[in-house]
Amino acid sequence: MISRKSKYALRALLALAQAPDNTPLLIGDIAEREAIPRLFLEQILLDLKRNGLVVSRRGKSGGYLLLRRAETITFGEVLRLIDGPLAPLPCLSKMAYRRCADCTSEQACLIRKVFAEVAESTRAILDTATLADALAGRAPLTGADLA
Amino acid sequence: MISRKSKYALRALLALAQAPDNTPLLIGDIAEREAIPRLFLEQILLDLKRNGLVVSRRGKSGGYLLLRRAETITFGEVLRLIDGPLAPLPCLSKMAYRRCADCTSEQACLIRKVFAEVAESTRAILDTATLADALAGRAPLTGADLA
DNA sequence: CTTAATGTTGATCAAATTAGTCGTGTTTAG
DNA sequence: CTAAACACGACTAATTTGATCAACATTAAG
Repeated sequence: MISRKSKYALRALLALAQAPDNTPLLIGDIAEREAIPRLFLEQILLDLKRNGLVVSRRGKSGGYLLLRRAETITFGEVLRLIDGPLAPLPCLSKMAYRRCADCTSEQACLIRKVFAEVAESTRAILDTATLADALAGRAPLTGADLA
Repeated sequence: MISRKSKYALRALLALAQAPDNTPLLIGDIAEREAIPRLFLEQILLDLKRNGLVVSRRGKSGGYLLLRRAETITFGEVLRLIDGPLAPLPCLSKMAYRRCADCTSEQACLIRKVFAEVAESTRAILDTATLADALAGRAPLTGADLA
């Protein structure tokens, strides 16, 4: 399960991606439209801003704008930012590898091989699916693409 | 990330699957061999027993045995048992569907389609990979199998 | 230059989940 | 009988999740 926070982040980004160019959206409007607790959304948008996905304008007629094009923002990037590594085991994360504390040999680890397949296939999907894809309703990848 | 508990459960089951037929393994031996906290492992094995994956014998010369054949126990089954639904969103779980509280229309949900792909592909792997596969070091599924 | 609308920040909090631990059983082979 | 095993419910500590709050900084419009 992904966290609620990631889900909110993705929905907020999709809302921004749909806004007319250079029209900032208000936190409050996004919160209402997407049914996200307003104060929580503030935090999330700040995270996204610190990571260069969005920009904000302060003061009257301020709000949030998508900084990068919707075609360049993947689900994987957003999820890693909010939830941390996608991999099912720490020793399978490419971006944030950590040795499993209790594992004597990664080579010999019997469960690792199975989860490596899972990690590869979810990466293939999530690092390919962009906000633009989601807006277009396009299926991100079919099994055939993974071959 | 899967929970430590699930990882322990899988490793314990693999240990049992490797034991000579009708030789019960002691909790303590599994715990030591797999570097699992002993008291925690007791709990986990009880869960597995209640769900019919293993049996135990009490008293002197007791211990645990695999109840079903290693070919019939999938990673997916074990993970669902311990961690709950595999699906990344509650509304995508086949075994434990729950409506997303904040979602107005599942049809229109833009993030759902992407995660539906993820759900399908991880199910394809985890519901296919058995303990026997893991012992054989066999790769569970390649991308090509998903097409 | 005032003011109202907006985002900013760090702290704090409650609930749930995770990862264990403990004590006191009960069962059974020898 | 008894030592070696599993059984089981309650308990606890640490972490993560999902927020909420108060006080503040910036800006456009009038």
